[in-house]
This record gives sequence, C-alpha cells and structure tokens, in this order.
Amino acid sequence: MTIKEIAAMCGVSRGTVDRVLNHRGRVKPETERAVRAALEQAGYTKNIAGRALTVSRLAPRIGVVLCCLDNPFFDEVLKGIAQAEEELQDWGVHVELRLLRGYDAAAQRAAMDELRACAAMVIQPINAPEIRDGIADLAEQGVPVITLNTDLADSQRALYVGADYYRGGLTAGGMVNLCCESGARLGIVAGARAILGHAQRLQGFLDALDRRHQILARMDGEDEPACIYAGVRSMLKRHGDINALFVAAAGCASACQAVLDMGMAGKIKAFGFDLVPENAAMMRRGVIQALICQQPRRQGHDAIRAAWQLLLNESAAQENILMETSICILQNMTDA
Amino acid sequence: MTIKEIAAMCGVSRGTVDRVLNHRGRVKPETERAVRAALEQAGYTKNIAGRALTVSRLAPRIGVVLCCLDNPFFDEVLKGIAQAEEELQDWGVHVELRLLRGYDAAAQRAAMDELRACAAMVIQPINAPEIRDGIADLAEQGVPVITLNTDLADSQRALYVGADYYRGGLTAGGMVNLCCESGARLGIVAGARAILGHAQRLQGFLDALDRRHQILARMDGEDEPACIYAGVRSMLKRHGDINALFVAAAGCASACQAVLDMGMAGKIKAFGFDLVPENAAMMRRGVIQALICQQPRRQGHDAIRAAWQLLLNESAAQENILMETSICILQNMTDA
DNA sequence: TTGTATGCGTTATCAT
DNA sequence: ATGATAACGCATACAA
Repeated sequence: MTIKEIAAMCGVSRGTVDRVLNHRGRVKPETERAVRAALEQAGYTKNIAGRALTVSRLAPRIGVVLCCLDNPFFDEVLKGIAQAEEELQDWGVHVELRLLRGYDAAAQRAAMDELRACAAMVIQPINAPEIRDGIADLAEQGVPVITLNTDLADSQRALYVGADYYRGGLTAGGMVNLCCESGARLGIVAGARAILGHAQRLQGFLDALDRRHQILARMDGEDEPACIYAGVRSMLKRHGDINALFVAAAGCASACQAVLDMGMAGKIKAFGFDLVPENAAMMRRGVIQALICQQPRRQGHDAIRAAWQLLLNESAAQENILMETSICILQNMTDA
Repeated sequence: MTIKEIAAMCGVSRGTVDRVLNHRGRVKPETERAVRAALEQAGYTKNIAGRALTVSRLAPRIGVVLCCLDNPFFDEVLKGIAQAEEELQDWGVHVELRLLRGYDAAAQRAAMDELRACAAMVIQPINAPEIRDGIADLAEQGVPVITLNTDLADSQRALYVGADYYRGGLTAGGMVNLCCESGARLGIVAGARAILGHAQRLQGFLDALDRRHQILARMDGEDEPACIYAGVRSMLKRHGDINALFVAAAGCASACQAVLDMGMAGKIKAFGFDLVPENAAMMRRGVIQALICQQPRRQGHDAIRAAWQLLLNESAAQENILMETSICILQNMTDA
C-alpha cells in the first residue's frame, strides 16, 4: 500500500494524504476522515525504503548527552556510538555529542536544550524533574528520546537501552558460588546508595549467594576510588580472614589495589563489574576472578541504531533493549 | 557523489555510467576508461538509500541451507534467522530455507542449486569439493555466499559468521581453573575428530588448563548421545575418582545423564557447550557448572543481516563476524 | 554505442 | 483546502 494508492482510493491527491499522515492541517475535516478511514482499512504503513531515501536527504542529527568524562566505562560506550555512526553515515545520519563531567542536572538540561533541534536524542538521564520535563518537551515535539545505561522509567522516553542490574548481581553471586567451593568469607563494597543500579546489583548478589558463604564486612555508600581503597584496607585489617570481595561499585580495581598493598594477593578472590582497563589488569594479576559485564560497546551502538529505527518508523513503539549479562574471565577477555 | 554527477563529469549520460557500473557491456572502451577514471577519482560509492529503494522492489530472496534437523542448537539459530527476516521484510527481503538432515554433501549441493536464483546465500557448509565448487559458481554469478557456524576458509565465500571455537575451549578451561580450586581430576569427551570445531575446542581447553589439574581419561571420536552415554559410564567405572568432565562434543547432557545414573551427582562437575534445553536442565540439576555459548540466535540473525548488507553494498568486502564467547551459568541463563 | 524517459515512495514546494 | 509537480538516487526499457 502506497500513498498514491490511498489517494486514488479516496479520489484525492497525494498531497492531501501526506497532510493527513503528517498532521500538517489545512485539510477539510470530512476529507481527513475519509482519508483516515482508507488508511485504516488498507492497513497503510509507510514504506521504509522510500522513507529512508527521504530521511537521508534531511541529514538528521542524533543528539547524545552523556555524563561520561573521566569514566572509563563510557569510553567503550563511545566506541559503540562511533561504530554505529560510521554504519549510519551512509544513510545520511550524524551524531552530535555532548559529554559532561559529573552529575549536574542543570547542565544536562542545558545540553538537551542545545540539542532540541535534533531528530532524535540519546541520553543517560539524571533522575531529576528538569530532565523528566525536558524529555516530555522533546517527545511532544516529536523527537524520540532513548535512555541509555540508566533508565528514567516514568518519563516520556521511547525506550531504554542498557543493562539488567539485578541479573548482573545474581550472576556475580553465582560466580562466587562456583569459585568458592569451601565457602566464601565475604567483604562487600556496596556502592553508592544514590545509584539505583548498585543497589539492584547488591540485591541480586545476595539473592544468588549460597548458604555456605558468610558476609564478614560491608561498606556502604561509596563510589570513589580513594574511599574504596581506604575502606577496603581498614576492612581487611579488621577482618583478616576475608577470602573474597564483592564490589558493586565502579572502583573494583581500587579495592584490588588495597588487597595487593596489604600483601594479600592470592588469598582473596575479587568479583566486580565491567571490563575497564584497570579491572582487566587486576584480572591478569589474578586478583579479580571474574567480571560481570554489561556490554558497553553494544549499549552505545544499539542506542544509536534504535534512534535511527525510530526515525524511519515513527509509529512503531520499540521495546527496551536489555544487554545480555556476560561473564568475563581471563580466557574470554577480548578487548581492554 | 551520484551517478548523475559522474555522468556530468565525463560528459556522458547516466545510462552510460550505469552500464559501466553494472558491467552490462555495450560501452566504447575509451568511454568506459574515462568513466572508470572518474568513478575512481571521485571515490564513487552507490548511495545506500537509493539502492535500498531499488533493491526492495526486486523482492530479493536470501537462500539458507542448513544441516540442522534434529539439532537443537540450530533451533536457536533458526529463531535468529526468523527475527532478522521479520526486521527485513519491510525492506522487501525474503528468506528461503532448505533444512537438511545429516551431513550429505550431495544433498547440500542439490539444495544450493535449487536456490541458485537467490540474491544471496547463507550456508553451513560441508567440507566437500562439490560445495566449494557450488560456492565458486554462485560467487561468479555475483551471488554472495555467507558461511554460517562452520567456515570453509579457502572458498569463495564472502564472509564467515560464527564462533571462535579455540577461544571457546580456552574459556571452558578457564572455568575449570576457577571452579576446581583443589585440582580437577578430569574425564574428557573429545568429540568427533572430523569436526574441526571440536578439535579446536579441545586444544583451547588444554592450553588454558592449570598445572594442578590432571586428566584421568579421555574418549575420542564420538558425537552421538548414545555413544557418549555408554562411554562416560565405562569411563566413570574405570576411574572412580574423576571429579570433573569436559565435553567438547554436542552431547554434554548425555554425559551428565550417565553421571546421574551412576549416582555420582554432586561429586562431578561438568563443563560443556551450548545452552540447549537438555543442557539447561542439567545445569538446573547442578551437574553442569557452566556452559560456553556461541550465541546461536545472533549467529542466525547476523548472517541474514550481513547478507542484506552485501546486497546493498555489493562492493564492500565485509569482515568475518565472530561471536563473543559467552559463559552461561545458572544465574544468567535467559532462554531455553 | 549512447542518450532519454520513466518509475520506485516519500516529502517539499508552488500553484490554484 | 487541495492538487499538481519536482526532487532524492538508482535502475531499466526503449529510442536513436
């Protein structure tokens, strides 16, 4: 079914059908009704190839707003974005990046506003009212917004691309079950309370853990390398019999450094998240046994592709894209 | 750069440039040379959106030939193919399947010949001269051939989509290192000698294995459930102190069944490949500790998408697509 | 051997 | 308020 055929069915011109389809107004109500009926009855959907040809001429920009500076995890996300951009440049698509430092909602909102002329937007949202409002505004303008890595569930975002944090925690717990036959005596670095993902990881971890393990110590509320380093040192000093560490926060390598500096390498098995270079190094040195990974490359890549998909097919509501929860050990490390 | 612009550059018509581009002949040699020079100099590549519009009207078929019946691994591959087909049907693409039983080169060649009118072909090739020839014929006709799951390296195939078997073996070895702290006493089911992937897995496994483990027994040349079951039974009877099994072949669940039937559950940790339903069940029962997976869904999906990519961009030589080597344990099982 | 005309489906523009 | 027409880039049938 094409616009042409619909037009013929109704005895109107393509232009009229186009005005109805794209809500341009200037159509007599009864004509509009007739056209809508025909569209409905014929089950019309835009031809995606024709649309791609047109869209490519518009050179649409996909805006990307990330709080990623000084965060090695996002180096990988950016690689995925760059790869998707390369794939899509043949389709006339461009990516415009706004990379921020830290978590400042006002700054993020400002970046969003700067990019409001984009055709679609990918954002790692801060949980704040102005961001929620910004997303709503964009959605109303017809600009689809995709949340990346962090969701903002009760917002007008089109879909979420990212990890399943709870399952990540579960999987980490499963690895402890497998790797600590004789029972783990655990120290836990729980991560920042404010970061929902960290809390979900911890919950999953605890849910997966076998009875035979015990938790000797737990540190809360930290997501800073220096704090984690100091915290783990004192934790190990107080509990000399700890033989496993679970780090839900981002600074697993700092925790490992504390282990090394206290001469406890080989006695403690560490489990953490994300194959960033520091963690890879600690895995090579034998401190980290396994990392649970959330496929940062693919997150970036898939978010951009999903944006393009929405540009081509404005109507089709897409589902969330959850990364597989992958386990990385020494032998299947590929990059970093 | 468009055909139109190239034509203008050379002072010829679009039609002439088209004839040069698509090797239709009927062009004066010196004209052709001039056009080629212009194409080269301008770095012309076909506009992908324009090409997609044209290609979609041709309703191209992608032929798929798999030796997959009675092989649960391929049920997942087929799901990936079906998903890709759904994504691409908007682009006018259709998939035509030829599903064979067993490994009969003549039958496979016949299926290929049946599909020779396709625009592109995806095949899980048997290592035989007639298949190699068939691929060469298709390539000569301009039909790109993609090898799926099994490669046929010195053939005219455009690219390979599948697993890195050696790394899969390495990773399995790594899991044994992690899960058998006190040293594994291994029984190995090496798989069929004729299947290159099995041999590569075994090599990787042995390369990764720590010194502290020992190999007590090894079964060669089997890829049949019944043989594996019987073989593992007798292996366990001879070596009562085996505490770990590595199964490179497809029938890991049969090996586990032997373990269960001999009342040795809980004493033996099994490691195998592929999250097929039988293996999932054995993982839930605690016999299998970890499975190394080669992402069958994605294999099917990516092969079809790669085929489409080649249809759009005939010239661009694509690189092989290797699956990530993923580790599946109880907690990160998603399907099956 | 070469050029011209037309079509694909969507969108933008310019008349009416 | 509506229709006619041109444009995107590729492909092809047909005319010269």
